[in-house]
Amino acid sequence: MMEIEMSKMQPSQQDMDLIDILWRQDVDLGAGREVFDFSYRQKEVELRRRREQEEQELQERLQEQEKTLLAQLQLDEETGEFLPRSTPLTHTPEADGGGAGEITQNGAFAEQEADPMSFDECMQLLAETFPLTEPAESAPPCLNTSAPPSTDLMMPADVPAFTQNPLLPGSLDQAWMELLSLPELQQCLNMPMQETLDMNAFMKPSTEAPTQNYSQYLPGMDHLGSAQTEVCPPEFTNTYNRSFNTMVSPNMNQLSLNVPDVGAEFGPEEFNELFYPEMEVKVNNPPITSDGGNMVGDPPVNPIDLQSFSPGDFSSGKPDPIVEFQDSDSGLSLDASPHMSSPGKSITEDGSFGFSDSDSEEMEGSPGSMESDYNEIFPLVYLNDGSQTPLSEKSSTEKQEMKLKNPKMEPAEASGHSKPPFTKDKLKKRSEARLSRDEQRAKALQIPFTVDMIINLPVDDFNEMMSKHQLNEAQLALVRDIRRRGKNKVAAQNCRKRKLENIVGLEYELDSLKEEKERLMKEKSERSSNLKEMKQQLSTLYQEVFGMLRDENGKAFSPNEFSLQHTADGTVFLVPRLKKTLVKNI
DNA sequence: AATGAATGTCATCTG
DNA sequence: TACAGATGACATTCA
Repeated sequence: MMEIEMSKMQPSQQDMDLIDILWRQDVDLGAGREVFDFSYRQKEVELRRRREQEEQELQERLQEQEKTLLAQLQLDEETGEFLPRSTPLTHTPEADGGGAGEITQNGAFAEQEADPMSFDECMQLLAETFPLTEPAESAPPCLNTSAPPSTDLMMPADVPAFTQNPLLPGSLDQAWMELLSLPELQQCLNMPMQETLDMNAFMKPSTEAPTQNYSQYLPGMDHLGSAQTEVCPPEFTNTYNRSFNTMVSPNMNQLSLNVPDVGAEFGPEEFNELFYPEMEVKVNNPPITSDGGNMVGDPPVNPIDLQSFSPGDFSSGKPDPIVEFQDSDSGLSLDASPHMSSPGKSITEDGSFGFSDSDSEEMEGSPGSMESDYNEIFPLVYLNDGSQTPLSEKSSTEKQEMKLKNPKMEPAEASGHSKPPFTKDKLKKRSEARLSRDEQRAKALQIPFTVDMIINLPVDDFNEMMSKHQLNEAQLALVRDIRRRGKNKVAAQNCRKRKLENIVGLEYELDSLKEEKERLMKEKSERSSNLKEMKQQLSTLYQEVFGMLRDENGKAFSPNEFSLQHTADGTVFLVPRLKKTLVKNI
């Protein structure tokens, strides 16, 4: 490039030939000649700046309009409609502030985002710095969707606020790696990307993009759409879909990056996506869950979940338990996997929501662990969920506030671990969460009893308790499973305890028997030696007695011809051996 | 990465 | 026959 520009200053035929050769090489690589046209680039940069300024002004106006609308409207919890507000909006500042905070998840940047003007300043700063690196990346011929997400492109060196962010470009790849290392996320990323890709590609060129994008910075009013007073489900879902799409695939950022007109496309959302893809993963998910404790943690929010969170759900005064279950249980929505991710399918389309053992286990496996992960990531969500407040009793405002507040807790926790996500603490927390897996299930289905009650109550009390509450089929099945599992868990523990006790008892018995055996062997040996000694004494006595005996001639008896025998009464006889045999023979 | 202990869960048996 | 408990077998988690 430098060579080319030098050539422009002193163009000679040779230089022009060289330029031509180089240009042809670049054309082969996909670059157009205008890339190297300095004046062309200058014009383009100026045009882009003007466009960006116009965009900023438009966005400011839209923001003002939305703020005004939000101040005037109030979401009807039952109908999901936005009605004129009778009382002043009290949570708006918090919601707005929380929205900014949740998106940024970074102290330094949060402050900037909290102030719209700061954001504009950022945009301005970006607009000023962007051209420095933009030509090679943004020029039309360079459109390359296969290129890896380049964060350096979006990180001018003169933006200290960004470079100081530990989550940003310097460690962005690392953060992505850590994110992708999550088995749950990996599983979730298995969902077909084509749909989201298509959807995103379709929505990107939309002229409404700026307004939709901007709504992301105003979570409290993102459901308002752009400047309309009525709820606009498509926009609502699109907003989340877009966030989700970008969060799922970093390459999506690249798609939008390489759009020829960077100035027009580089809206706030792109800005956000580029700098905080990871954060959106964590930020955008919790709001999607109607029951924070369970859905929380599931990075992959498939379109169904998004659809289920559309204003249509708000309009239902009595939440369908089925929907509630689907919505509240991360396991199901996650296990729904690819085929369920089609936005065209309704939540209950498969029709099988029964909470049988197998179902509960299916939704268990990985999703269970996801719940645990979510509990780790958003402890407050779990705590809030732990209140067991029925979903229907929670106003959408509360939910939205939960959306806003819960993600905010994440940075605090993340700040403690510069290199999460898998640490010993997490594993420990996970193990703790695993202990109450059934509790999580119970909360997911809004079971109005504690697991302890379900498990430990006597049969009569249990039946009485069950009869006092109207539970749907899924809830009943879950309660039965929880009781069965709980009982069996205790039984298994007792069984193992007994088995160990038996083993210990048998080992003790074995030791006793060994000792007795030793004692008996010792006794046997002693008696054997005693017997031997007695035999020896008997033999000595025999010889002594036999040697004292004399016949009539005073002659000693031959031991070969006679032997001594005694009877029971102690009488001793001298018996001739031959005679003896003869006598016996006789 | 391999391995064993601890634990949870299910299927089946038993009283 | 229904049911709770006991237990073997397998899976999962964790150190």
